[in-house]
Amino acid sequence: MKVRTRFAPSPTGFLHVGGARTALFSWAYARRHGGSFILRIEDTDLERSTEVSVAAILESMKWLGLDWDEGPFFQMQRLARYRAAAEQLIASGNAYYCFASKDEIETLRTQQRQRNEKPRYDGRWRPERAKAAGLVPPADRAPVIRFRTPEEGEASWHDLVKGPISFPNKELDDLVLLRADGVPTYNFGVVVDDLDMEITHVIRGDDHVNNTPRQIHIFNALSKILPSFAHLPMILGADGERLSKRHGAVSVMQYREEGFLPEALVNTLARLGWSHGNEEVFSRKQLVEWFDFAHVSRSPAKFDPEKALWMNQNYIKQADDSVLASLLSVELENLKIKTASGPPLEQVVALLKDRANSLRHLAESAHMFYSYEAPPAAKIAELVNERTRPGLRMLQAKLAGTPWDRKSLGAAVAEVVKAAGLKMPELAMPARLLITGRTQTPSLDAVLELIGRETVLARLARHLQGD
RNA sequence: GUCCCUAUCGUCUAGAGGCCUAGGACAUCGCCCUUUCACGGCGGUAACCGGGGUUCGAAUCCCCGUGGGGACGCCA
Repeated sequence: MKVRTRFAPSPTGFLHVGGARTALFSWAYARRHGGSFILRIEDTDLERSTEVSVAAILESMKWLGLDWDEGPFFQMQRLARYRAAAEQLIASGNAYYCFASKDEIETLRTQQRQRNEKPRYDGRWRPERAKAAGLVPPADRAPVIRFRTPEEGEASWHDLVKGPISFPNKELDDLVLLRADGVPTYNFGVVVDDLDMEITHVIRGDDHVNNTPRQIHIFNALSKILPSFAHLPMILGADGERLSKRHGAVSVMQYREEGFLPEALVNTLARLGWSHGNEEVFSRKQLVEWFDFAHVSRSPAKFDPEKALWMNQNYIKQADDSVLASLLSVELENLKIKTASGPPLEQVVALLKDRANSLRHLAESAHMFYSYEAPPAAKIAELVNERTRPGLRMLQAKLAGTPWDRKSLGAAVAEVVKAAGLKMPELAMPARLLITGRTQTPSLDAVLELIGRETVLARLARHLQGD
């Protein structure tokens, strides 16, 4: 049987890392088994669904490299199908019309809570009960369709990550399948769609474990086919709470904005709740080769932004200079830094990529090669003093005639240090400051080489002029 | 409150009854490299939630506690 998995987000916000991880595993499983990965948008929440969210989700998935084979399908375009399925269930005696008002149900639930009972609909409109109780359908109220959940026995399945799970049916109630306006509820839409789209493996967050027994009953009433289920543990914030906005970056797009490489985020997410021995850094391709449910952990994991950053640094370090350069040029544009007159971006990247954990970070470091921000006077006063100034002057003079390559520049600096009777940092630090505007840069000779003679001398002159 | 799931260093995890003196990674600390910052190298601190079983033997299996997460909507 060909594997078919799906990712079925509701477009009520951006794709966050938890959803992305679910999508990633579902995608990886399909790819691992040469199957199909289907994208379905569950937009039945009319209040909260937005097109902006749909666009954001699609864009996030593309950025992460999670390509889908079918879809996106939209549930709101399949209303007739849900109505037909609901009617089929009524015909087979598995569903019925319920005329209870929302207020009525709310009152019932409140009472149940007060009695410390699990709040549940009591099935009062099940045809035989309604008849026995003499209930008459009110003419002014359109009914919803409810599922007739078995009251005895239990629903169980073998979860691909959690193992055997079973629920007593008496914990369940008769859930709404179709609202009065014909829009299906989540549990119904999912089942009809998973059936129609021939999904073989339902892979989703384990917040849906409790929905699974209800869905199994609907599957059974609608068809003889039941997919396999795999429930992935949740991703939590550092404080152990469910990941949310207040935990900082949670949306996939935010990671892109902060200068993450998609490969790095994918790797980080893959490693959260799944493992392959001691492997930490691996490609999407390797994930696809290795992915299995046996190594998905069963308990929730806390997301560690520090480790994500480390991973990103790793990928930046390994990235091709030209690839990085084109990514960086976008970043620099955003910072309004023009690179036309400076050194080739590729060379700048080669020099700096070892020390950046994000593209944004890299852009900030690259800054000094394309524009100059004069350092604060106090800082200059601290480093350029009676002791170092003569050395700086000597350096200035020396550089005017030094061949402009890193090796010669290194030698020139060393000579000046010796001739001026200074220690290396005593010359290199103030020189850095005057030439780049900062004290933390790569090796001075390499920086000089890239900045170029003309600019270097101009910047030195600017500070060593008047005194 | 009820139900479901779950439990190894601060964090992510390896671990399928003897290979465990519990391994790796991030973070952290120390040392080395060094022209500052990084990178890199070497090393250290640090965990099997508690209690009962089962077994010759348990981090691994079972039970009970406890902790954590989830669910209990005409949200998904």
